[in-house]
Amino acid sequence: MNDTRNQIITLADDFIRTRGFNAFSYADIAAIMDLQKPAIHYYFPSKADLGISVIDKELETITRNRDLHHNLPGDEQLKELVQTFFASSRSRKICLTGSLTPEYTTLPQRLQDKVQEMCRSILDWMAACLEKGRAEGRFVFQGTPQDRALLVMSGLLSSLLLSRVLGEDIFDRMIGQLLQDINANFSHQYKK
Amino acid sequence: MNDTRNQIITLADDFIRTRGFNAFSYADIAAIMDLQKPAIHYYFPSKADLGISVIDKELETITRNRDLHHNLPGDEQLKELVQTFFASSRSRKICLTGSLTPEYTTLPQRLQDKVQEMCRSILDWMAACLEKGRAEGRFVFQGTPQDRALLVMSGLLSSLLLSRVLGEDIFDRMIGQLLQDINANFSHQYKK
DNA sequence: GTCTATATGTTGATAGAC
DNA sequence: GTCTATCAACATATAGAC
Repeated sequence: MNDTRNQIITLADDFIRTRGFNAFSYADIAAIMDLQKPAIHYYFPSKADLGISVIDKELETITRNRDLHHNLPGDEQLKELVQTFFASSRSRKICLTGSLTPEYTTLPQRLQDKVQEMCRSILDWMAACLEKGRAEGRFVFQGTPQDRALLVMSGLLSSLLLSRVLGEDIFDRMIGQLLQDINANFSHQYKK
Repeated sequence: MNDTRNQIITLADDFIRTRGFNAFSYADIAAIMDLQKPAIHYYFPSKADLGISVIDKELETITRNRDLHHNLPGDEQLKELVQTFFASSRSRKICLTGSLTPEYTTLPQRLQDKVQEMCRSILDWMAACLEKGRAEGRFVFQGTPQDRALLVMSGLLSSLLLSRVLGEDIFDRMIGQLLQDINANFSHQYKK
């Protein structure tokens, strides 16, 4: 149920990751779904509502994955996360953070708040993975897990941006180096 | 001379760094300069032309700075570069790469090509700084200078994106950690 | 070089019928 | 829920006068 609503969210998510929030329209979604624009407005009165729902879906995915993998070692949790970015790179999509933070100042306040919430949530998760993995002796790195999470997030985000411009091998080069920096031993096992 | 033309480029550069390429218009620039829109079209017939000129100006700046600092040690050259990003963070602007690569797929082909050229140029410079600095014993890092340059670029780019969303201290935390990772000793001397 | 006027298309959004 | 019809606002861009 709510199939139409979910399909709209899925398409919007896709557009945000390929074009950005300001570069797609209700008309784009309506055309693909063979609907008229007001049908989209019925589910999402304003574009901000649609953007918020896209992020809410992402937040649910993050929570689900955290719960699902919470008893795995830290490095295996991080590996799961790296795998989703690898898949993203393969389909030439960037992540929501890489797409929405550059446009941040142009977004409605409610959507800015959601973007902030999403950034915090992702960084929290990464920091938890890194802290657990270090305690388990599976990572070696300097500094706090929080600061290291910022650099891991940074590398994942940027690798998607740069691999679209400079070629797919950029992802392997960046993430390989990034993982080596924290002594992770799965540098060549994240492809699936 | 060409003062009007240069002022248009400067304003466009500013808009790209604060809002993104797709989120500003000829009307925005015309309003600030107290001109009408066709006056902007006189200098830049299409918006792609304007975007290309903004990047060309950036490429000139990069070349000038490379030439100006080419006999400095690698770490001091990198420090100059970090300083420009610090200033950018202070004024809540992102870098051209962080602004234009997310919108990459929506840009006209000519502008995409320019973005690619800019990315290569910046990465070349960073790799050269890192290689020189390592040879001089002022940096310590694993891997090729080219791969390390990707991570430095990544950190600088992302720190600007994230500090607008999560607060200014993000910049210090990320860049401090990033510089420590390569054993740079100017971690707390890039502010000016 | 800068203007007025205009073309042409798109945007996010609403009113109201079915 | 989905439609037709419509809106005001804005986009990039051009023609042609001064």
